[in-house]
Amino acid sequence: MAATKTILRDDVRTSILEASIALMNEGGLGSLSMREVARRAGVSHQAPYHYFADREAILAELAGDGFDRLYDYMASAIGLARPKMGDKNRAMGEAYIRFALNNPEVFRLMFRAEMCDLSRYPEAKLKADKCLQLVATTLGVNVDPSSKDKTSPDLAPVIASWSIAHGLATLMLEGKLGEAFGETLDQREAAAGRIIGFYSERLAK
Amino acid sequence: MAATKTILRDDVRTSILEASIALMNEGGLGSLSMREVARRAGVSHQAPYHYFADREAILAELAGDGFDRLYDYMASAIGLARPKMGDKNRAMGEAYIRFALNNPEVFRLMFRAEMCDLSRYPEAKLKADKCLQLVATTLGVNVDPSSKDKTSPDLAPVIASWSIAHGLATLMLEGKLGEAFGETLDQREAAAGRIIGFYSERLAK
DNA sequence: AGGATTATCTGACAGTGTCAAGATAAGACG
DNA sequence: CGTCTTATCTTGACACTGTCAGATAATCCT
Repeated sequence: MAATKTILRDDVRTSILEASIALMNEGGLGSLSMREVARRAGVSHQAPYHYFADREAILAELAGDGFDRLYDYMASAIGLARPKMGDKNRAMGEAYIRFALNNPEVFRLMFRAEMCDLSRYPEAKLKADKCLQLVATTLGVNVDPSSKDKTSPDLAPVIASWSIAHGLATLMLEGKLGEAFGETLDQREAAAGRIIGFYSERLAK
Repeated sequence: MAATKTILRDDVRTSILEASIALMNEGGLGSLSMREVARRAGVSHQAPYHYFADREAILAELAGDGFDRLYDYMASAIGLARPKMGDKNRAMGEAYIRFALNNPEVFRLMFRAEMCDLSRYPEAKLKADKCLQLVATTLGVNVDPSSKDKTSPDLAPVIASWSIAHGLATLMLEGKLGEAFGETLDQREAAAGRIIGFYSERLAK
């Protein structure tokens, strides 16, 4: 019956995705190969092509999941923060960085154009846009993602906030700030929070 | 004689590097393969290994050159700016982004840990540190790169400034801000300048 | 039961990085 | 001059990759 078929189909598909996630987290995106994924999922090296057009399609799916999780990180942080805008801004930035530090490989994947061209994967793109929307509305700005003018004064604080969180996350992730920022994840998160706070204070005027 | 030998040696080495740069700029880092480099340089597929231990060693050399050029971009921008700290900060950030937009592939290379582990290539690392030094001293902070404490209040503005420039550069480069930021390089640079300016005003108190 | 569709596998091809070993040539030294 | 060493570069091989094509098996529908 249809139910059984769907379950089985999802079964293989799911194990392919799980194997992909495991590989990505173990050895980085470079060691996520179609053949190794198939090996781990216990299927032939060609089976994944029945569910994903190519390697990039798998990456797009993982990236989409990543944006969903990033959204949850930020939404829950905003919910917990005091309703003052400055506090929310800081909480959101900290959540962004916490996500990046705790999910380094998927974060890289999400923000590298050559890994997966999101314009070719509308579902993943929607999830990405949802994150931007959250940032914008939290900062009290209405943004139409299809708008042609992203340089209006209204948008400057949004882009600036996003940029500082993203830049800090990236620099920490790639080790450009040295280990001196802290050994443990907690220490590094706290240090990032201090930088974000420094900026948030000045943004709030 | 020794001179001739050196010249010849540099000749092949140089053509290997030139082929690498050309490939990187044409098809991105993904299409920079040892074999294609060798093909372009007109040597056997194994010749490059005489000058570079492996693919990463070539990338490290290119990254080092990139840091040198980034330094020049920033130093010249600072020199042209009015001596006010806010102006210098803004000019430096704009130069950082201009470099990224005009040299996207080498910029990616420079800031991706898995591309080349700079700690294994001290010459390239020195050049990278020199850039950080320039940022710090321009903002009036003395930084010892080997210092253990990068979270002192003094350093917060340096990290924040670097982060916003780096984040904005990265997001633009990877197309996360959409094409709406401008079609031409000039438009995009100008838009970036506005964001950096927005931040610099508030940083300057 | 039989045809059609879906799911999966086996095999091949061109490409990769890089190890191993051979070839060539040039310089040093007696 | 002859030999020895070393730098330079080549050829060949191996294991790996992504993915196209075709064969095969399983399942569904009538």
